[in-house]
Amino acid sequence: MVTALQKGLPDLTSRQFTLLLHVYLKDQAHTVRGLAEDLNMSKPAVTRALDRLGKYDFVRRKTDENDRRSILVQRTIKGSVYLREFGDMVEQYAEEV
Amino acid sequence: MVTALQKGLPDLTSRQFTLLLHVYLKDQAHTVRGLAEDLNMSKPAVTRALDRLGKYDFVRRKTDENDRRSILVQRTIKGSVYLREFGDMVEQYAEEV
DNA sequence: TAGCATCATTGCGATTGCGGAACGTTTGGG
DNA sequence: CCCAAACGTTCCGCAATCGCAATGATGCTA
Repeated sequence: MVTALQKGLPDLTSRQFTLLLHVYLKDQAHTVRGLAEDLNMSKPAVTRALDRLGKYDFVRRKTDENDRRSILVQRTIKGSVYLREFGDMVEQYAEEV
Repeated sequence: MVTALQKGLPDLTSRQFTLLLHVYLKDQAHTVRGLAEDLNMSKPAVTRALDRLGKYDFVRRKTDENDRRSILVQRTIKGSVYLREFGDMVEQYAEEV
């Protein structure tokens, strides 16, 4: 995380980061409601986390055409890159200590 | 982090968690000033992070007797347990996905 | 098609964290 | 014996987040 800050990568809150990880690791359809339940947080918190993550283009919203009340959270290239970089930094730090 | 939240473990901010990890992984004397430099954050942020971590008894302050202006951040049993639990949860989640 | 349930979002007030500056304490040099 | 420097903390204003409640949009059913 230190290195992430120093590199100018966005410093996400725990919940935002958790959400990001969950979307990229769990291979399933992700809605606001579902994420709120899975991650044990309120729906508004999910909505705002998606706003924040969307600003960096780490995830994208797409309305579910089968049920236009819901949205589907989609992965992006930039999100993958961010997590990849993050993983590399963790690995490097792990070797350092 | 998900599991941590569900288990009622404190949800620390990125900086707080980073600080905790740094104190437990880097084997050296830790002062406020030193942590602020190492972790690239302001001194007030370090002070407040120590307040928060201290509330849970994850770290403790101890005035440096060689230089009473400084404090030394010390590890605790509860901090070790927390990190251990956290590590186990990460491992378990890793297997799950 | 009318009405209720469900979904995501948005106000709102309260809480929390942040950085910069000011403060009190302690140290060490002149 | 001062006084400047260094240390950690506190004060202050700002920005971001949170949960709850209300809102708008969509789906479902009788």
